[in-house]
Amino acid sequence: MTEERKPLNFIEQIIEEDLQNGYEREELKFRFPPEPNGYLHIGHASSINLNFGLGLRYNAPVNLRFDDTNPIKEEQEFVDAIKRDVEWLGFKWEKECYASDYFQQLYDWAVAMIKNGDAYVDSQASEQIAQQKGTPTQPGSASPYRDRSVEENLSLFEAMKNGETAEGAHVLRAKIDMASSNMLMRDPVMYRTLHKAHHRTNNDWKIYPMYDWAHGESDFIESVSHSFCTLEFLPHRELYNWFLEKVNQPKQLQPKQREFARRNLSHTIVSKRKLAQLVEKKVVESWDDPRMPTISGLRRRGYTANSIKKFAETIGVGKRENVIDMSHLEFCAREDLNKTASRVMAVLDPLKVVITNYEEGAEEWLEAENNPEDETAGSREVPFSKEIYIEQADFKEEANRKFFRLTLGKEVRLKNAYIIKGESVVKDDDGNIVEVHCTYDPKSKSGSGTEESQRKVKGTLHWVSIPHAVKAEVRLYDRLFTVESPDADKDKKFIDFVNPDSLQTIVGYVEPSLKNAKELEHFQFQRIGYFCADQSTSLEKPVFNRTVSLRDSWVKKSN
RNA sequence: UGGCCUAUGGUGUAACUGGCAACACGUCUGUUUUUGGUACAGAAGAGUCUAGGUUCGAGCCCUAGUAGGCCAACCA
Repeated sequence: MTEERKPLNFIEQIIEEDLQNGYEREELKFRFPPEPNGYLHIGHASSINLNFGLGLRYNAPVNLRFDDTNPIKEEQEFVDAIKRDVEWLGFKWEKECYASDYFQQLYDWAVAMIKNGDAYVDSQASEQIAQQKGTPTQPGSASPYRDRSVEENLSLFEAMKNGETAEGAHVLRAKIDMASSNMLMRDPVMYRTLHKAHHRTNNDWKIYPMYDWAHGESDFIESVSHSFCTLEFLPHRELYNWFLEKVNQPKQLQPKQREFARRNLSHTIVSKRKLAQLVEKKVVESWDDPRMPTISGLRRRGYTANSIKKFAETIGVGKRENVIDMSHLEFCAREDLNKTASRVMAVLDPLKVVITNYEEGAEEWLEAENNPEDETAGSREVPFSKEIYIEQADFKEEANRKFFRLTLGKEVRLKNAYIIKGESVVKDDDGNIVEVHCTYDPKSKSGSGTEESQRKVKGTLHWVSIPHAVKAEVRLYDRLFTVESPDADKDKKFIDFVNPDSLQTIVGYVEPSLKNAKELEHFQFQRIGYFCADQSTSLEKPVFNRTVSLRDSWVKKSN
């Protein structure tokens, strides 16, 4: 038995090393810590997949922790949406945690730090404090309040806590090193005063901990062993450890922060702040607009949880700048949908075809396979009649032999039906083709087994019977931005690169079975692409969103 | 003028304690096909940012450059 060694990513290597250097397997614990200030996006999917994937791999618990230390930006709506998205992706968290649950503990620790001379209340304006921080190349200078007595610090901090001081009047700062080459170590702010209701603690607190003070300590409280975050937090690591050393008196397992590169997707943006702008400025309808790279947008667009997880898995984790091409995400969608989506027929740009030798008023129901990739998917019946729609693009009056579709004098197969031959066209006064007249070979019915039905014709077209056709709203989505990296331009803003044609809404004709499509049900409109019933779909008015088109080597060649 | 991080085909990742660069996407060819889809077979495409060094041997180690990124919010 050869053990196939799947290469480990650098995060897994860190864990393997720790395991060899004394960590117990049972001590492993991870967390996914979003701030509830927006919706989760494809970048978070990577982080979710990393943390929960590690949990699965090592059979270790993973907490879902809301990093809710800033009441100004956070809302319950986002908490709910985040939970929904993580669940939909198919992950189970061990505990649902909130940094706000630790406010009292954090406060007590802060008091202890003041007593130990590790923290002090600074009563300067924020501009003043900023100025004293110095610059990356010049050391900072001490605040005049840096050496306040413990008693004074204690009483001021308590006054802050009780809401007796104005917002901005005082902050609590850690006393570290104003000359550190790491700006974050120059006496970072631990608490600010905010007279603002919090979505969970309401008005209980008037002071709120800063990220650096809350995050590592939350990890510690939950006994998280490995705390993974994005690269921009790398300089925070030193502070993370400094705080933990102050708190971790009886030597317990100390959480370890490590950083990985955030994932960027081409032709879109992955920044909650900017995504929020798209919603606010009505560039898109909502956070779950199918053009958004949010988890909820992708879901509504028709991406499956599996395809998103597969995407996250195949791109892996790294530490360098990256822009992943959208085609990779699209591949993951097609790969999954190919195996699972029912094949149906829909005509999006109709051209009327009359089968002249087919009996007037007759109809027949033909058997159609639901999914050639899945034998258990069964079949259904689709109605056929004398008048049908095919795609405009599937007919040309005259064409070269590379054109495998309908043309005068040539035969094509109607999918699941008969072989037809183009005979003549009917044009309007302007010379536009309004009808194509064809004849069919009655013995060529699909699946009939006759010699005629076995004939090889080069092209196969999808179609819809006109008297049975159901009108449907079809939303064709394209990339949201016209350039690969909308937020990389020095002069222009990302919003200037919005693709004006990112949404095209049309009326299409679909086979009658689609009337009953359920919200989020996936289909392959044969020869066109994958579509998903929108949440607004109904019996009277079916609505479909295009997830992604089918791969099309013909388009490429003809261009 | 500082500190830290990163550098491998077009893109994203691999290459275990150094042993003649692999996988996926994308691109291009064919075969099969009642989807110009899928599946299958195959091809092109990097010699690993540069320059030195250590070594029998370097993408991996060392040194110095270069390029990009991060750091001066009472945001996370």
